[in-house]
Amino acid sequence: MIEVSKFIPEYKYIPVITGPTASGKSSLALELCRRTGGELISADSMQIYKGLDIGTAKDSAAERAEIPHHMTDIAEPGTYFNVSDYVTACYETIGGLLARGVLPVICGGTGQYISALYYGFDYGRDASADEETARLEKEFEENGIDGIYARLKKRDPEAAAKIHPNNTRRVIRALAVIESTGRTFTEKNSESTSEGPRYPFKLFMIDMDRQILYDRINRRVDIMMEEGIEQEARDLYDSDADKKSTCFQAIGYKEFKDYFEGKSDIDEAVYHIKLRSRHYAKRQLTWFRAMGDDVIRLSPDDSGKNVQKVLDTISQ
RNA sequence: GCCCAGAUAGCUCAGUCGGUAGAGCAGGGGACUGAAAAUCCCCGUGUCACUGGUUCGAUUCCGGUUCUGGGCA
Repeated sequence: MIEVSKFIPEYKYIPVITGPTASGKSSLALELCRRTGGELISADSMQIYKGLDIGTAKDSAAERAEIPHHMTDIAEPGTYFNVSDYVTACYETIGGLLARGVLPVICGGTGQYISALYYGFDYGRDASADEETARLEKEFEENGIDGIYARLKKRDPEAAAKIHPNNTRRVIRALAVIESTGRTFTEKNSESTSEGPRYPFKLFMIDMDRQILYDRINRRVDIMMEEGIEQEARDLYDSDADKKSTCFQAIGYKEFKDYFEGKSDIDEAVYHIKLRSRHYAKRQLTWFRAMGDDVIRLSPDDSGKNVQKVLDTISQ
């Protein structure tokens, strides 16, 4: 564990601001940066990609000019950025900021990225298992999941018990790791936390009444429409980027596909963006709830109390 | 005004040859270690519009009422 106070004497922890989409993470994180002279590091799997601005609710140009933002716009649409890439680049960024005596303020809603940092998952160098994954995917398409799941059950019963056979993506991933590393998925996972977290993080989550959150989400999608999300989605749709790549999973883009292809009208696209966003928010809440007492809850009120609470908590 | 079809879960509807009912969607809960804004799992009691009648028993059959579509005038 690298101590923050060695670089910045007044702070002991790196703050991580999270919460469901549209809960007001950004404005809190920006305010923290202003108060501490810190810089923002995004923990958002879609803000990673260039050109996805309105739909991923990136901070405005003015905000980005005022406070340096890291881990946004670092990958091209059409590429396959993943958690492992994220933590690697993120550690490098954090190290760079601390070396300059600047507090990193991490902000984002991608639970997987946040857990990876917080628990210090070490993804290693040699377990991407890409070839094995591709091979298993082909096998799955041709013969279904049964054979693959049976092999997983045999080689790593513990992992098989935890992964539902219908969750073919995770079944394939687990077996691919086993077949390419020779170790079980369970072993590899437990080894991945052997060194513990790289930095001391404190997690803060903005929580609010579900109905209010959903209203905020619906309203925000309407605003995105006014800001031109449709054109942004069209540009992405018309680009020659690999349509199977990660950024095409982003909410606010894929929902336009049927409309662009004349199969549905725009109201339906908007309805689905709102719906999918609400579902996503719910999953985020489940994720952070599962992190239990590690997460410090903040109310949505913004009279400056949250900023103070975060500062008090991360200070020596 | 007349004729026809409906009225069942928040919504769209299925069903009960008479024994108080179930799908999809919405909604809720959960999982998550290299796609994660992804992927996956679990959760269904509601005056079966109202009101009489027949019946041991009606949401179901019959009559009436109200409402909603559609058609004819």
